[in-house]
Amino acid sequence: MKEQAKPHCQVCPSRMLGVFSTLEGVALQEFDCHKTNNTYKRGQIIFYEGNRPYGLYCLFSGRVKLYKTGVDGKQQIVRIAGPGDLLGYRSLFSDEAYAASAEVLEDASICCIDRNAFFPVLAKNPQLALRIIKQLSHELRRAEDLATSIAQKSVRERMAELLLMLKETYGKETKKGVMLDIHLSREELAEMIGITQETAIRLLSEFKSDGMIEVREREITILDLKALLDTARLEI
Amino acid sequence: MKEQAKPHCQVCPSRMLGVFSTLEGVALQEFDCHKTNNTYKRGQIIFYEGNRPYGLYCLFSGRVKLYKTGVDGKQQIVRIAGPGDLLGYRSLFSDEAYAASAEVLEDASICCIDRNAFFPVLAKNPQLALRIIKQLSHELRRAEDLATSIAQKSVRERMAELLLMLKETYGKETKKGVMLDIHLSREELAEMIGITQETAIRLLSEFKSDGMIEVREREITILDLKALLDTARLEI
DNA sequence: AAAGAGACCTGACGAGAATCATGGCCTTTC
DNA sequence: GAAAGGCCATGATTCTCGTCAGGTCTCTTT
Repeated sequence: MKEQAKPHCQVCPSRMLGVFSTLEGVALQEFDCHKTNNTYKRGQIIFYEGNRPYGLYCLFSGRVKLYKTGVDGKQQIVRIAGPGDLLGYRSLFSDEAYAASAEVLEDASICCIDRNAFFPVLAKNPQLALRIIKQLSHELRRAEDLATSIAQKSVRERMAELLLMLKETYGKETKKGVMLDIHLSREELAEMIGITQETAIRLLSEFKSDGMIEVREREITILDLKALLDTARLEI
Repeated sequence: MKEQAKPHCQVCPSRMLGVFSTLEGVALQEFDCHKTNNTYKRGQIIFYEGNRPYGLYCLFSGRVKLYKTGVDGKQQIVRIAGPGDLLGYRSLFSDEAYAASAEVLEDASICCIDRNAFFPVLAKNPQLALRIIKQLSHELRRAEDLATSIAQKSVRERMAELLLMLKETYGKETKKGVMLDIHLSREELAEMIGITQETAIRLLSEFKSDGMIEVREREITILDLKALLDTARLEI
């Protein structure tokens, strides 16, 4: 973690990607005056489950995984955040300890806005509140879908579903197919859908020999989208 | 479903239990003018997954389960709503189809506020928005906990956890122990934690012969709280 | 009274996925 | 340059839990 010159919210390109996109002048200056900015390297922890929030993290660049730790130390990834996303806002609202830990997946630059600066801005911007509500609704839906999926589907179906979900956010069209522009370890993939690392490896091998995907190191390319959709048994 | 005389929001005792507790005069009159009230019997469906929302359901009395249906028809209960709770607000905010179906567990009286009446009130009440945000944050946390629990814990642990969770909301102290004042079928219990009806029955029998609970029909009483906590391996 | 439906219960069986174990490869470290 | 550690891969083994099948009991219907 290294503190550095703060970028200005007013001209922040990442801001347009998140819930702060509609904010203007005064509010942004307020943020600028009460924030710090740090850079983090892969593997660094931003906060731990159980800690108390003292500010709002706003991701400028990089990627971060949020995960819960079970009783036996097993991790469950609940979300992957990218530029423009907020971290830890839920705990801030409900004034509870963090329900998940945040770890950097790809080197990141993150602002931390003081909680005392944030709430007044929220109170004066009904549009912002609505955007946050919308965002939360979306995440809630995703979380419930995940629970249902883990409860009802086989590991094979879940892995196919996961690749398709990653495609939505990180898919890049290439000549061969859609490349997933995010580099997760086999274990991290496993932790997103509640399976073991070994099973994840076996499934990727199966998918590969079935010709559905191509795997090079941690780069996965979807070759046969239709087959993958069938495997996932997604109803859309 | 039977339409009847509308109760007034102003004097609604259930209102104080939910997110509308801080609303006053004008807003409540606005709701009164643009709502309908219906009574439903156990088993009736209020809305189906996939339907489009045209209003906001506000539970006056009774209980409702919200569930998702998997590809093979298996149900996953994601929430149980009681007096003061809102139904279908997430879909309203994100302007999507309902992500779950709502079915009445115990005879209910439910108001439906027109969506066009609701949004202006929300825009004028930052406090209301904050309450909704808080509520959503709480539900999101619950959903992620559920996913983690299903992914990592054994069926036995999950069942113990479920009983403890039901205790939080529906527990009533009695001479013997804490009685769960909600009557769910074995199948419904199973659907809350992603197990089969048979397994749920077996687990309840086990818990009973272990002396942790007493079961009479659908009424469950927790006799040995400590043992149940151990079984759930909850870290609190 | 018979018949049917629905909730609850129990036993046998087996598939699916976790667990355990081992080895290879690559990078880092001293 | 050897040792150590992390990630990936694969085989062997174990065991949890779902599936199937049958049975009782109660309540409703005819």
